[in-house]
Amino acid sequence: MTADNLSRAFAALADPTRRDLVARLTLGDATVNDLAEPYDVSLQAVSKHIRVLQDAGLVTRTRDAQRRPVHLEAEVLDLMTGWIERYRRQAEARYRRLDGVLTALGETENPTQSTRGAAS
Amino acid sequence: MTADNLSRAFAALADPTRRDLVARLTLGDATVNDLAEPYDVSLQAVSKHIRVLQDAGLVTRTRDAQRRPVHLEAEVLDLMTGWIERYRRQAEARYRRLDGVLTALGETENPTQSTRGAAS
DNA sequence: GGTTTATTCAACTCATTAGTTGATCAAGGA
DNA sequence: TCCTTGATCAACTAATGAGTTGAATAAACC
Repeated sequence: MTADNLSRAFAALADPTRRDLVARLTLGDATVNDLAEPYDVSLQAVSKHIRVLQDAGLVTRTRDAQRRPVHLEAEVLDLMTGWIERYRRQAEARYRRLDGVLTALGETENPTQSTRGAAS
Repeated sequence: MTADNLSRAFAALADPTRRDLVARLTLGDATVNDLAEPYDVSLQAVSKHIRVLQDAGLVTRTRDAQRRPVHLEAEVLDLMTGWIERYRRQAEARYRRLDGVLTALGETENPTQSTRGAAS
């Protein structure tokens, strides 16, 4: 466990099977057996996927007799969109400023970063 | 290249160094040398990180003499938030329905998925 | 108590990834 | 033309990840 929360969350959703598990869990809690059914891999493999999602904070487990239902936790999804949207907005704001500069002409607006590519 | 766009994008942002590169690129285009400067790894390592971002469609390269400025492409970020928000909303909608069911009592609302954990 | 069901653990393989160093290439500047 | 700069390629190592099978655990069920 060397990676931070955000890293684990992105890594977890980098796998199509795990994204599908998350998608299905939005429809309701489910057991490992339920979840494993549609896939062409072993139960153990799905169990490991769920463990990865759990370590990323994307799901939690409860207990119901010998079953351990998986429950989706949406907070980490918010954390991820939070990160992405922050820089998405920052990039957009910069494009707008750059537009202004190009309209007004001849001003360097960020001396610590190269703007050669964008300015050319 | 077996993974789809979304998988590559999530995998790309699973690395803290690459997230930092993306964050810095929101401030403007930059060369590999510029980008590599703050990190304690070789130039080649940063070059590889940029290649991963490029394969994920998160950045593009232009040409300026012997430099190859890196430019952030925000579209894939939108694709990612699109995926996350879709299921975020779906989960939220289900919670609201479930609230209604619990208030009204005694109805199974999704027979294909186990609801044991949530209903208990 | 013995069996079935649900799930995990352990040990292993195979592929991928992040990092390294050294060599190479491509474009300008002297 | 030669040298410098900017960046990539090639080959390698060490660590991680996804999958496998077989054994173990734990809670019902009979």
